[in-house]
Amino acid sequence: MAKRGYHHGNLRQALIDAALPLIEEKSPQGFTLSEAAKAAGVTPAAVYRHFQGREDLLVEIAKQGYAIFADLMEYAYEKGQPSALSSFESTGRAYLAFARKYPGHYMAMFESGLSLNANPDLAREASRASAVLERAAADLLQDMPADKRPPAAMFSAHISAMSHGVVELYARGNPGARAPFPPEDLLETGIGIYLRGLGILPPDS
Amino acid sequence: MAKRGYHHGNLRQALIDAALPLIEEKSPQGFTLSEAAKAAGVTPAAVYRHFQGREDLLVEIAKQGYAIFADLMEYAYEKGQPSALSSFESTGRAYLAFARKYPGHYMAMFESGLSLNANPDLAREASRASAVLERAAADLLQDMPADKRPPAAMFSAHISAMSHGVVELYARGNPGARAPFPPEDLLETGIGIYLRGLGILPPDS
DNA sequence: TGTACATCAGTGAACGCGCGTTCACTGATGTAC
DNA sequence: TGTACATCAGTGAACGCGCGTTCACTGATGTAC
Repeated sequence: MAKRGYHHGNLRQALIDAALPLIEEKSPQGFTLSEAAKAAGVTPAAVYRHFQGREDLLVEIAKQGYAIFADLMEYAYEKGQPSALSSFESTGRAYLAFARKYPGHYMAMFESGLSLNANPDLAREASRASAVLERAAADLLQDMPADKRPPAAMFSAHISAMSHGVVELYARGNPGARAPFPPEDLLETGIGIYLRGLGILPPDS
Repeated sequence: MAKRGYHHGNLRQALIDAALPLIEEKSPQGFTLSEAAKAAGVTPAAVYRHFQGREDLLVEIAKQGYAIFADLMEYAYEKGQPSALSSFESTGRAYLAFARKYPGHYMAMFESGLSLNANPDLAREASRASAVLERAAADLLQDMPADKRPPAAMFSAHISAMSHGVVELYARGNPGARAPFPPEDLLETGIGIYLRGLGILPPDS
């Protein structure tokens, strides 16, 4: 499982590392097994010693992405403790930081069209990540009067949607570089306004 | 420009109509000129009488998508008048309704990686659409004290991000059908909370 | 330490495939007289 | 109304290409004695 000093050393991970910039550049649908193999300095056929095929490689990348993502979110959550608010804000920042630092993983996770229920490992890591956000949301809601509390799942879905939307529309050089504001600011102000709407932050500007 | 009773009638539009479900099914990067031609009952070479090539067809679809989108948004805006709030909410609903009704167009517009500044026509239609949202946002902000007003561009970027995020994460059968709430409800409640945060809606639940 | 052997990661050639695009053509449609 | 001609939308064959995948192989690495 760990590195064994074979011919290449650790081709499995080298292939993943080689695929990531290709995914980033050409999208998860556009990247190519052959190119990834070539970039790793290896024949396309060698890939089949480590993966069942193209899709399996993509699944593994998404899986690693979710794992990193979940770890970052958990770390951010804990770093923000014991304040529910600072934990929450910390996870929000971690979301965008992950998207920025691991764009290839992010694309494999959210833009590849991979089915989560088709792969249990993938589903497990994905729900680990979303569980952190949901926990951070639930913590925050604790301070609210019970009758005005939205469901934690809805709360965290709102935050996920806003975060993902900011990433897709404003954090990519992609569409037309029409970013009126830095994405970090956009997300922070957006979530700030949203939290004021819930009464979690004071109404002052 | 209009239909002329040639061999096919109106192959240009027929090709677009044939490409849309393919884009929907296989993504803008995954759809194929040849398949679209075949679906339209025509040889791949025939496509070149109407488009410069695969990418040109995709651009045309995105262009039509932005045009429909802008029209819908404008209509929704006007339908909501003279109330700034109802105009705004109307455009919000129109966003999601468009994504639902024209998924192929939506994907060509927002998931194709087409560069807006590479195609002026595309950029024009796209900014027509975002101008409506920005106007609806600016109208709403009029009622706020000037010193607490966020920039209209930021406001509308928040709304775009939340809307797009809801579409991508919760309005597609795509990832794992993990939709805790109907997307319409998710978007409406999310925007509602956001508007309360701005003080545009009363703080009551 | 040295030799014989087993393992198995990566090779290189080959496959069938569908792609986007080109080209000379053909034959239905529209037009002029 | 009928005929001759021009137009040009769509055909069909062909191209070169890179793809994902398979297979028998080979030769470096690790192991047993």
